[in-house]
Amino acid sequence: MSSIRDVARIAGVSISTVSLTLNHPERVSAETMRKVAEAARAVGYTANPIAQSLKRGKSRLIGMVVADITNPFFGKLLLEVERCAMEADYLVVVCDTGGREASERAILAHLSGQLVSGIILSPCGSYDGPADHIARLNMPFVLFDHKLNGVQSDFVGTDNQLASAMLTEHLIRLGHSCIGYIGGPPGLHTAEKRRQGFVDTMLASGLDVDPALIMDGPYCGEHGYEAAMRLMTRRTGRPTALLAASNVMALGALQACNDLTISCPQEVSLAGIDDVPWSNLIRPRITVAVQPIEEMARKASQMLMARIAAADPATIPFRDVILAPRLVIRESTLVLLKS
Amino acid sequence: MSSIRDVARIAGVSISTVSLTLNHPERVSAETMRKVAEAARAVGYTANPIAQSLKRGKSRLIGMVVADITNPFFGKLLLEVERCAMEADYLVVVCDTGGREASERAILAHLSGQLVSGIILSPCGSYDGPADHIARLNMPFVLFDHKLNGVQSDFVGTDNQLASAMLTEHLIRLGHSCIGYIGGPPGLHTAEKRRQGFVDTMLASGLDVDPALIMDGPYCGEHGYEAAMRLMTRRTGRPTALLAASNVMALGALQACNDLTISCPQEVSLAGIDDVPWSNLIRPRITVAVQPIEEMARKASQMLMARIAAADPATIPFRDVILAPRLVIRESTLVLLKS
DNA sequence: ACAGTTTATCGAACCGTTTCGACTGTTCCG
DNA sequence: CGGAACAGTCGAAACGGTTCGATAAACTGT
Repeated sequence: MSSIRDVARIAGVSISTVSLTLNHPERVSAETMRKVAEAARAVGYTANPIAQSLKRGKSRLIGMVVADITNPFFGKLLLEVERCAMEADYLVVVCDTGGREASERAILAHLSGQLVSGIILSPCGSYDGPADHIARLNMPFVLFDHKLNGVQSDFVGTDNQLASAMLTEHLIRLGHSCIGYIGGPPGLHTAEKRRQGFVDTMLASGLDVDPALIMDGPYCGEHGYEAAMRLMTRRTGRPTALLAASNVMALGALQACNDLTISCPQEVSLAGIDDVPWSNLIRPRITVAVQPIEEMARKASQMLMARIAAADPATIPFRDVILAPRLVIRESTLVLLKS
Repeated sequence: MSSIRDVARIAGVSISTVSLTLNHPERVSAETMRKVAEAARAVGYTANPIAQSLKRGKSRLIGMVVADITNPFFGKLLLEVERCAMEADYLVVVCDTGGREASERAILAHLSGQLVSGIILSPCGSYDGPADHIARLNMPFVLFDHKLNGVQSDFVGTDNQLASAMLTEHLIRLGHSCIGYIGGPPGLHTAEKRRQGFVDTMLASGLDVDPALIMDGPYCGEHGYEAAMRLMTRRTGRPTALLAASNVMALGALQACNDLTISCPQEVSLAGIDDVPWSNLIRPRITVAVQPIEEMARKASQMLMARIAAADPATIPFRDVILAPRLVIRESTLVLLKS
């Protein structure tokens, strides 16, 4: 690889002039400009980003830390973040915590080891839990999807409460009053908000909420399956509708219904939060509240980039960007048939 | 951040001794060892990876370049590669080419500029096409999934020909003789092999292959949909079975059948290469040849790491690792009913 | 014509490491 | 007992850039 020295030699100017030409073109004469440009082209010069990083104290890398990269939600996030980063000449380092807080700690330590200049983080710890390792992350970062209580930061997420409220309202208007709720892990920001949206909407409609019909657990297909199994095998008060707080849990629930030969939507309506890929191929197609993931990703990237670019990142006030989900009604929800 | 200077000062030794202690402990005395370790702990020293990269000419980063990261096949690849990398204290930079060769070029240039020490690349160019930008990549890399003709390198992939041969054999044994083949882009390594597996198996069974029943095109759901539409709306010689060369094309084909209210598997059998996530929730569940993605990922990582670690990477002979797919028979394929 | 200002360029220091060759002081062996 | 071999440590030169302060030349206005 050719270095700035080669360019300087060929152009017949000093090294500093070459650097000046490349970084502050307005401060050199037209003649020098031309000579340097020509020499650079002649030797095929491109500045070494590592050397620049060393001098400037930060790299052109941003980190993205998520709980499960095989989840298409995060897949799309990555796709869009990477596109934005690429445009700004950044590269994206992806790390998967597997939802384990210990991994998260290790990974963040690793990333902040001077390597990346900013991080998009979808944390796996609970809303109120200790988050010291995040709070004292000494670099720009934006929290994604899950907000954290004790952490001052930018945040991009969906209006989770609205998402479940929309779906609950939809089910209620179809005549359902006995609705089973398959929720996420207690303590997690999104899980709490989603449960709250469900409960509030039920109460606001004058329906009461049976705690036995609320099944919290991890955001995974197995939990969805198990929770639906428990709910749909109740002797008395079997729900006529199920609301799952995540896409994979909804799929798990559907599988449970299939295995019990309880037909959806005839015998039970099913709705979930967040879409699944090829959702139009899974029968019945599931009614969902979809998160505007592309827009969320773009927002998060922009906010991170802005903070990175800022002379003094600390001066930018922290912002919460909460985007509204979209209700997509499909065949898995049906008017309750009087029996 | 504390630098090596601080450690040297506190430990009362020279900078070079500190560096020596950290990188070649066997070459310093026990006493020095102790002093340096203590000083390092006292100031919380960790070596600056950027400076190391600059000096060593390579970083502790590996690149992974794929055509579509939202494809769960690559999602799983990433997950496993990242795990292997993390173990060896490497970080993974992920780039998505979107299947565009121009992007691929730009990204590879970008990555080698950032001094990644190695790349796992699933190229999007055709098997025989020009691949100069890859061939002259001046660093360890392993090709994944798609082999390239003019490029000397390690390669990890599935036995694509076997995959389609297995499925074709399965369909033939069920009594099908008129099979529509939905293939990938001509020229692409995997697409060619898969088509060949189909054609060879047909011929070997004494069946003839009607070129009109072979539909090549991009590896995407839309192509699967369109190809199935064309095949299933034929006036004469409508296929009794469809074989799709990729998971998303199989889903597209299924959707087409659904839209035509041609029931699968009663009226047409369907099989595809590579599994889809939550495959047990899509009805009918599709018969597939699954690629052992975790094992492929692990192999690729190991080979890359070995080459990176080698004193002289060029001396390691290039290897092709071809893993066998597994046939998973589900409900989408059925014995041909005589009409 | 001269001090004062502006403009264009340069040398040198620096970012935080690694590494090579040189310099000590011991130990070994004939 | 003297020189060779060796272990342990160090200074200095890289790696490839950026940037500050100095310098010289070219302009201002009076």
